[in-house]
Amino acid sequence: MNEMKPLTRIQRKNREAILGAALEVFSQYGFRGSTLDQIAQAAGLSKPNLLYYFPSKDAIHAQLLESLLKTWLDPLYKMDPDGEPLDEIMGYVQRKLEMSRDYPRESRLFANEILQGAPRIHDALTGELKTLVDEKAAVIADWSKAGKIAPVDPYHLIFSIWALTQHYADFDVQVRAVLDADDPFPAAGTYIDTLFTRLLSV
Amino acid sequence: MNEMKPLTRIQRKNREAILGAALEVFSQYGFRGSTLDQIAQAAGLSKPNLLYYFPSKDAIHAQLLESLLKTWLDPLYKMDPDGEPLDEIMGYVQRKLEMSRDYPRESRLFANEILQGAPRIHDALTGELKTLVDEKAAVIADWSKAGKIAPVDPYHLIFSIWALTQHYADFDVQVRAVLDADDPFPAAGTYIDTLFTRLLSV
DNA sequence: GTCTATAGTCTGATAGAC
DNA sequence: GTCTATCAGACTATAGAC
Repeated sequence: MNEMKPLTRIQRKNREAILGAALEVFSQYGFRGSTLDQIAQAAGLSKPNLLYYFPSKDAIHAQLLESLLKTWLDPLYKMDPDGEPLDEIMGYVQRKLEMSRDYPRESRLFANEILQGAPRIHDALTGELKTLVDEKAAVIADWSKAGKIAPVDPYHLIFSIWALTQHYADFDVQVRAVLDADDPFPAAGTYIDTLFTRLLSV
Repeated sequence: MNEMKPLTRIQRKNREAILGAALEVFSQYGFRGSTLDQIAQAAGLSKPNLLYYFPSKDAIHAQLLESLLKTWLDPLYKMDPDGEPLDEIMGYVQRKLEMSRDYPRESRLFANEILQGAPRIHDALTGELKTLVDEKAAVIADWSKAGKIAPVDPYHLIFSIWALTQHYADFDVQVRAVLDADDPFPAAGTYIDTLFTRLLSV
């Protein structure tokens, strides 16, 4: 069972085209608001051909979310309990902002899923995500108690890092409408850096 | 033309029921992902009866967005250029957080619209919103130059206030999944207050 | 004003030729 | 593997009885 037949070159290429197109569409309109027609057109395939590579609309979406989760947790996972506290937190902030800059569609896919009540990833939120956050929050709390960083609620610190960095991906349209500048990220990076440095410096 | 006939009591009641139900549904699934069936059921009306009160699905959504915009800009509008700078900014932060707590569905409706590329409110973003933000950013820049608050990028300060406060409405499901506490807002208020006080104090 | 019935379109998924 | 043709159900909106 689960024979793991290797995919041919063309199979891999088409699967990737489909997933890329699906990411584009799902991240904008959410699961219910997206159609196979949109995805097929974006992928340059016919609708039945799409369903040759994936059994259903659900399966495509599930595949995207599954691949996303690892990438999503990685920046926090990399925060080293044995590193220099302020550097570790600021490094996390920077990695997270880079993700918003380089993978905005993934951020919006996630945002859409949460907005809709997280029906497909609620278990991952209370499971893997909560476990990781609890672990890292404990580390941050220790740093606080040891006087390495200012006293701070570690959970809300993490939430604020998520909120600030993801905002530049999820609300990109609004940010650009207000700024009418081309790339908001350089200035955003400087601002966010100052914000957290001031908050955490002892 | 535009006779402005006063609505009967029952008309007003039904229109309100429809708009409330539509807010509930649209804020979760976005425009495309929502159906008149869902809205009609939530409002306790039949689908054709819904379309007796509003000409189309589009019209209901447009009405919601229009009512929202005033409410949405009001907290920033109230920031007084002649007040005490730090108090004015912290007051804005608090009003915005109260909006996330008291009107989370409105926040999610807005988030959904932005995520989808703001097709129906892009003009408002580059128009009314940008105008207001430009005006208030200039005020904040003056406060900075006068040494009343620390030097800060006024635009990204405003973005960060939006991001932080709206996060507790838009990502409510995730916040509660991680915290397993009942009401995140008291602690969030304390944290956010500290964050901006530290950033802006001279 | 509210209902049932239904028109006309879209959507997810399948059948079967090539 | 990819296509055309198509089905069954869901969708927005309208017609018309009451």
